[in-house]
Amino acid sequence: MSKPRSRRGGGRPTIADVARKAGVGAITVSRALREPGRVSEDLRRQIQAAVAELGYVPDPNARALASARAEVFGVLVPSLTNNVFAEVVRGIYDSLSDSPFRIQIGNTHYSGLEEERLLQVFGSQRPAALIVAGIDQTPSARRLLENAGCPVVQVMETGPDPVDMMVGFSHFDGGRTAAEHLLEAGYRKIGFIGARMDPRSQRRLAGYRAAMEAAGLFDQRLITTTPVPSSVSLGRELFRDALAKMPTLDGVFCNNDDIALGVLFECHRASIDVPKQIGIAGFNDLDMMQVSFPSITSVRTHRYEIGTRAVAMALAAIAGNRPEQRIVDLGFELMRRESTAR
Amino acid sequence: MSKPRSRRGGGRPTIADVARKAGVGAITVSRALREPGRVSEDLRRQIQAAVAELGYVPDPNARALASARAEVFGVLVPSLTNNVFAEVVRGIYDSLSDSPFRIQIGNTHYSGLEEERLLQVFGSQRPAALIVAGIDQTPSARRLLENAGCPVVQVMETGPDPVDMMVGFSHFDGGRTAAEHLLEAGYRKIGFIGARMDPRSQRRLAGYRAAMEAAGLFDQRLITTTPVPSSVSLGRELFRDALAKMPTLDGVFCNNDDIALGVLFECHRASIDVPKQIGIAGFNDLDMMQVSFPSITSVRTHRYEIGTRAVAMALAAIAGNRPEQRIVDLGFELMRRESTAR
DNA sequence: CAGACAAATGGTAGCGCTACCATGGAGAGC
DNA sequence: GCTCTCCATGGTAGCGCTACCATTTGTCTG
Repeated sequence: MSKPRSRRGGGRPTIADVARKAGVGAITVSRALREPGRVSEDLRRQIQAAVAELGYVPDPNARALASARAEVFGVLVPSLTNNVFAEVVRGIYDSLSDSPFRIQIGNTHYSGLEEERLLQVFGSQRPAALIVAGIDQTPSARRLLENAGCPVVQVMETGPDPVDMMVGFSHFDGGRTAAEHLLEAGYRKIGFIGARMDPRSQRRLAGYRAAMEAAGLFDQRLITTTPVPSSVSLGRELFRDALAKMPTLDGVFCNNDDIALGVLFECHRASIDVPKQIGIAGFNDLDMMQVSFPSITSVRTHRYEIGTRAVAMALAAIAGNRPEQRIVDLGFELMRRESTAR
Repeated sequence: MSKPRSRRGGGRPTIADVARKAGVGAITVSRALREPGRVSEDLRRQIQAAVAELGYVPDPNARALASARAEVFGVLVPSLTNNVFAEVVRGIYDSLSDSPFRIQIGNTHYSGLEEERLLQVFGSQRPAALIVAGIDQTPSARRLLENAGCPVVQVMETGPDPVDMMVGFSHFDGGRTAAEHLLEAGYRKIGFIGARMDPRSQRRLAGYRAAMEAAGLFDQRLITTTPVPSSVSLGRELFRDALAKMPTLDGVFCNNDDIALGVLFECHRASIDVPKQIGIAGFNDLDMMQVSFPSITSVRTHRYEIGTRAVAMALAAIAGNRPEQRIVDLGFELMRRESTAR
């Protein structure tokens, strides 16, 4: 009885304070903030003034509790430092920066189990939407997604069986396109070099293989992979391994651009002429690919757009008009450059 | 009266369900989950069983509301894609992955105003701790940090006047060390090339300038900078500008490694011998610096450790034993490589 | 063996907000 | 004039959890 108010709260103004100051009911303040159209202009102005004067900021936790829905987008990616996912995440952030939605990122470390665990944690918050990288969820992760009770967007690649919605492109086609390009350019002994062979890399490899088999040039010994995380220095090492295994190699399609750059550097170091002796193609088309000497052919992917598009679809679904096109293929673009211009 | 329970909640089990099943009070369940030591082993086991059977996951929103404290670390960085911050964030994630704390990242886009806005938003959630990049907060952002009511760690650099705690290193010293190294190696006309000249880059520039002035070799025309975001291709362009302005340039200290790589590529392209004609030094020591041909001298910074250390300090402060050393200087290391070995 | 005290457990009352259902008054239709 | 709708607003009752204060039991002290 002694301290009827703000016993535990840090003394921050609450919606009741605003209501009192504006001379209206708390619920009207709540409405004025969330659905301004439903409150008369007079009151809306008074309320805005009271909010500004008190410096009132709604408590998202109380909001989430009362409405059984948090204004949070859950985002699950396998890596925080891999530029590819960083770009997707940046697209998500930029698209959401002016909305009331917060973002919660989970790092799965390329682990299905970790993904399940994070999905469990995220689910407990009743997020407004979930964006997850990849389409290879474990059965139980998939069940969690299906029962999340919110829009779900799988990003980075497309596939036949979306949980809900999808934005990405075909890694298989990307891999095949790169390999076909190398073949057209006249290379014959084209190796595949890949680190951190996640499911997307596996599909790029499958695409490469399809192209090589179609040309009657496939050979298991052309493939050099490792589960170790990708890096430029690893690219160099893998290339040396590949060359040791198959000295007549005349081209390489790399899993990603870091690897490709490592290959290029090793060629410099070993005085291997690119593109005359060896042709190099990468994947993702990082900025540096066009600047390197020689510039490196790469498959450009639209990572930032994947992020923005995923958010747009989720937002539409939240608003009630789920896009009729549930699978969006953003494609890719082969950037032909000096490294494959024989 | 018709539906006394779970009117709004999605039917998820609540703490009351667990309590009923375990035959105990709700508060005991709460305690068993948060402070197991305070509950007898018998009950703890029963409760654990009930939790497992029901698949109960505590609602973090209700928790935050009731305890006036969310189990959230707020993290503010200027960029999501810049590898430097991505590494720090990765350190933070890894250190927190086994804790109950969630992470909320804000992207300030190098804007003080945006930082203020995000601090406002984060503050409304009563985070358990705040980690912010840099020491150049606006006065009002600083006030928000001081009144946040939780541990605050400023990361990336050290300075004289922490809001609370600090982990980083001296960018000024880093810049000076790199410049001094170039001088010792015999370079004289050493340019400074920098993109996105944020406060940390400014201090590196100041360090470079101090070294050059001490040697009596400073010249304003040696400096080429731009506020444009950094990239490898920009490094190439800036280097061409620098060379046009000062054709007798015989060395460059680059703001960061992306720029340095761009410079190296341009040297390849223009048949400028590195390190004979031009010496190159970068900053941060990304993996590729040691692989490039020639390998590039760079100032290695401990970004991942900055993240882990910041979390450790915040966690200690939350636990009540604030570290006596409030400013932690993790230093840096000059990696001498071929690009400056004249 | 009373009294003090700690340890283990539970009841009650909110945290700040919104869903749900009233309420009152303005306008529409007969 | 009267009912009927619709709109703007408000009251009440929680959302799921924990802080605070009992209450009970067991254990130690003198």
